[in-house]
Amino acid sequence: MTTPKGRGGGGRNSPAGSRPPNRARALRRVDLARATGCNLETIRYYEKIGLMPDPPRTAKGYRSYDATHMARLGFIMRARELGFTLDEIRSLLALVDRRERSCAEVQSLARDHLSTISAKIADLQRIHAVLSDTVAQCSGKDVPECPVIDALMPV
Amino acid sequence: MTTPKGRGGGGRNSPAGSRPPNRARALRRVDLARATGCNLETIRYYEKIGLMPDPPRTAKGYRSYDATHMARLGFIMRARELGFTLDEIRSLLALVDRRERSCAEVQSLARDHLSTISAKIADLQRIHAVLSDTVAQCSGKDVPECPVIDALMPV
DNA sequence: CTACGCTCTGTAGTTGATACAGACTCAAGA
DNA sequence: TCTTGAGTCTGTATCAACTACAGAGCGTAG
Repeated sequence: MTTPKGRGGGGRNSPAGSRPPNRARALRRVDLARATGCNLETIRYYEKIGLMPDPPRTAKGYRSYDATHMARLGFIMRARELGFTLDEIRSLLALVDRRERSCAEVQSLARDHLSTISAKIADLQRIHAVLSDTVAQCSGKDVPECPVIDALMPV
Repeated sequence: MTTPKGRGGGGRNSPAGSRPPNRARALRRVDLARATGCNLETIRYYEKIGLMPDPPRTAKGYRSYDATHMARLGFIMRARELGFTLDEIRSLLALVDRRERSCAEVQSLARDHLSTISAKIADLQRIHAVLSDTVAQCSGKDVPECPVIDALMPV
């Protein structure tokens, strides 16, 4: 006998945030989504592309998650926030999974990513400079001659 | 009678860059691509989505471009280099097409784009700061404890 | 005449999701 | 007990902005 109302396959779930004092209970997909802030469909997507493992299923085929899934999804989401691509995250997770996450390898991946970010920043700054210089030449009036268009239009 | 060997539907085209002194001759798709640096297939794509007009065709159905197409494609490519989305470019081109390209409207579009760029830069700078702080804590040695992984892994 | 380079079309793949259709399941309330 | 509503399942389509490919046809230099 388990706790009387822990959770089921679905059912009206109480007002919001009133999850019972579940200790390591199985989580539905929506629970995992809410706990992590991840979109519901994205979880399925991450499973499809192998970033998240295929979770165990209930008798009726419902996915059943636990704390390890939550940790992994949390990891993925933080890495995404830092702009790592899914492929980069896949590499990071591989190191985690192999328990061989030597600081050296992780650092190397992170450094690569940092230089990608730096390059993007430099690119955007260049673009910003060019465009704002051009815009600065605009009269801003309702005239048909526009330096921005002229700058974009070749000859 | 036109120039003796201007160009045809196809044929071995001379060594490279030795285009004849064509005056406003029709351009093939590959000529337009080479002249603008645009990818061959991208031209077709821009036509499909209505950014470039459907060009006139030869008797056999080959696309036939002229200087106006080159100018328009050049415009699109410059705007892309400045990070405008195709939708933004569509708006800019609409102003050009209507000949109502009032400086005010163009300036407004450009300013919007500038603030999008600024926001992206700020975002990337924040990300860079967070990640480089974390990486700075790395020993860089071959040990299994990694501050980067720990920072990403929840609890 | 042949070989090669270009043309045409439609379609699929890329990245990172997100959304939808249509059928099903489950638990709580009346 | 039935209804209701929220959640589940699957596969597929959509977005940006391209890029690439297959398989057929065309045109000309050598």
